[in-house]
Order: sequence, then structure tokens, then C-alpha cells
Amino acid sequence: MVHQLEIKKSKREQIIEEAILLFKEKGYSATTVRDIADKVGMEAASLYNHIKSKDDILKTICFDIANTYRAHLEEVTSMKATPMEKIKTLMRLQISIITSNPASSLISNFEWKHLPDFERNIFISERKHYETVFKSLIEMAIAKGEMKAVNSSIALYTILASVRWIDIWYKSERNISPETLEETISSIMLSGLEK
Amino acid sequence: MVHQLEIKKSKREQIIEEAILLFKEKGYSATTVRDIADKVGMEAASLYNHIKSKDDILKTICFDIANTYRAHLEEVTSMKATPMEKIKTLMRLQISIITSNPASSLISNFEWKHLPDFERNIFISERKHYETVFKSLIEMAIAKGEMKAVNSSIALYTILASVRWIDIWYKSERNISPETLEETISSIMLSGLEK
DNA sequence: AACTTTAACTAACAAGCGTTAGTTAGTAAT
DNA sequence: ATTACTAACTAACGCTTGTTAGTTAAAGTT
Repeated sequence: MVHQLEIKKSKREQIIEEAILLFKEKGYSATTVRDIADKVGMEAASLYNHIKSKDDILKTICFDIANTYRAHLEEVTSMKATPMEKIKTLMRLQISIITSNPASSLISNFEWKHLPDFERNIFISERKHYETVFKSLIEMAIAKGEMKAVNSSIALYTILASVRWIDIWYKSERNISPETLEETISSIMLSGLEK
Repeated sequence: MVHQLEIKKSKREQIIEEAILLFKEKGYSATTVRDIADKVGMEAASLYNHIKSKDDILKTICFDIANTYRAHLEEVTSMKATPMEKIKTLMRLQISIITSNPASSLISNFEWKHLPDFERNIFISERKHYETVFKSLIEMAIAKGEMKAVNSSIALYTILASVRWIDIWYKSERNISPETLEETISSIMLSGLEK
């Protein structure tokens, strides 16, 4: 029993894995518990031996990602480095989340609105916190003269967009390594495209 | 009758307008025809005097946007200008679509997957066409030495991401004019953030 | 060997879904 | 004045939804 947990994926993990693929393909609302059960190879009712509810699956997916973001944020803010270096590190870490979990990143980005009220509010404030800290790094970088004096909101969302969008298209361009991705995007955001 | 069409919004337009807001808030699948009917102020069944189906609404929203994109693309490709100027123009036009129709842009970006098979395929190929032309502009700009020799796929999606993401956050930053938005994003993408 | 637990099953529920049918009052056209 | 059309209504249909109840066979524990 404890043995099984160590040597192979638990049924619960299998269920969540299949759910991730389905939520990504069809969206949370359009995915039924019967769809998920089919993929796992059991009856819909049997899922409830492993999960509490359909919501429960979404919660797990979204907060797995959200917690990783938070951990990265704490890691970076405790670094001894210039604001610009912290921004670069944060971008790199964020790209690594997305390239190693493209599907659940996408769900966390687009399906969080279907979380139950309580969890949705937590999720929103987690994200708000991330953005606030990120934005203050941008403002510090500008104040230090490391960054051009652009509107910090636009800079923030343009940076976030450039990495968040990866989960949408990354699959179709598989011959790009996470390293190339990270270097190219960083270079575009920091030095621009124009020669 | 023809009079009414000219002086005020038709019932159909009202329905679609309310549907846009609901689809944006809750997503297409989670929005019911009864939700829409409530907002318009009629019974669900009465909607069917004005629309063919729930799908019909989504089709209208998505292809209104898609057609505007196509029109802009044709406008730009027939311009006498350098690839770089065309890219800038395309970015500016795309930002203008989003700032003037933030809600339906968002739906077109995120809910298109719920289109019926036939329309979904058309939509996908429309978008593919847009991206292919955009990408070839990038490659021409690189060939001409106007743009740095970065991976053209990454450049394409980074540019698209930077503008497509606007519909997500634009509402909460209303004190930014479309012009500032366009200038700042262009400047970031072309010249970079680093000083 | 007797027990508890686990994890699957079938059956079914109540609620909600998009949609259709049939009707009716008000307006426009002849 | 009669007819035809528009756009609303109520009622209901057939289906799907997430979930629960009750059962059962196998595995683990004492």
C-alpha cells in the first residue's frame, strides 16, 4: 500500500493527469466526469473513491501551479541581486514552470475562474501578490536606471504575457529547447527586436 | 421595421452584446441560454426568435473578430512599406481591435474551441493564415537586416502574446490610452526594456 | 480464519441543459 | 376589417450533468 505510492502513480494522480489533458482540450466546464472516467478506464462513480468532487481536481491543478509560483517568488526576493537580475531570474523560472507543465499551466491560466468562490478568491489574491511584487521589481529597476522609464503596468503585463502565452503554442514548436526559449524571449524583452 | 434597424440596436444585437459579457465572465460552456435571456429580459425560448442556436451567437462573435483581422492583414500586405513598417502597423491595428472590442476579442481568443467542428476548422485556418503571413514578415525583416536574427517562431508568438494578452488586463488599467499602450508595447518589443 | 478496508461496480437521483411546440397579444399590410 | 407577421409567452421534451446509495469481490490485517 505504502509501497505502491512509492513505486507507481496513485489512482488519484492518474485521474488528475487525464483531467489535465481533457481540461486543456475542452475546457473545465465542457469536460464531464464521465469523460475523465473513460480515459482512466473506470465508471464515473468510481472516481469518487479517489477525489472529493470535480472541483477538487481543478483546485489541485490550480494550486499546484500557484504554489510553485509563490515558492519561486520567495526564492527570488531573498536573493542578493539587482532588480534587473531578479526580473531575469523570475522570467527564467516562470518559463521553466510552463515548459515542464504546459498543460496544467494553461489550465491554471484559463480555467481558474471555475474554481469555487472561496478558492477562486485565494487564487486571485495569490496572483495579485505575484504581480505586485513583480511590478515593484520593475519600478526598482527603473529607479536604479537599469530599465527604461516605461509605464510599469504595461511593462509588467507585456513580460508576463510573453511567458504566459508559451503554454498555448509551445507544443507545436517542440524543436525549441527551454533554454533557447528563455534566452530568446529574455533577449527580445530586454534588448528588443530591432537592429 | 426597417426604421427600427436604423435608429436603435436590434434585439439580436442586444442578445449578442449580453452574451459577449457573459461568455467573457463565465466562459461559453458555463453560460446558459437562460443566463442570456435573463440579462436581455425575456424567456429563454424567446431568444430563438432572433438567434438560430447558442452556437450561432459564438459564431457571430468569433467571425466578427476574425474578419476584422483578415481585413487588416490584407490592408497591410498591400501597403508599400518595409517589412518592419508592416509589422508595426499590424501590431497597431491588432491593439486597436482589442482596445475597442476587449470582450469579444477575449472570447475569440479563448472560446473558439467551442465552435462547431465546421466553423472551428475555418477559424483555425484563418488564424493559421494570419500567423503564417505575420511570420513571413518577420523573416523578411530579418533577411533585410531590419531585425535581429532571432528564431522567427518565438518572435512571432512573443509579439502576438504581448498584444493578445491585453484583453485580459486592459480593463483594470483604464487610465492608459490605446496610443500609450501601442507606443509602449511597440517600444518594448522593438527596442527592449534594458537601458 | 475472521475481520476490516479498498476500490470497483450498477442503478438511480435531482437538477439543469439546449431546444421545440403550441399559443397569444400586438403591430403592419392589404 | 381582414389577414399576416412578429415576438413574446408557457410548457415540456429528451438528454446530460455531478453526485450518492448500495453492493460486491478482492486484498490486507489481526
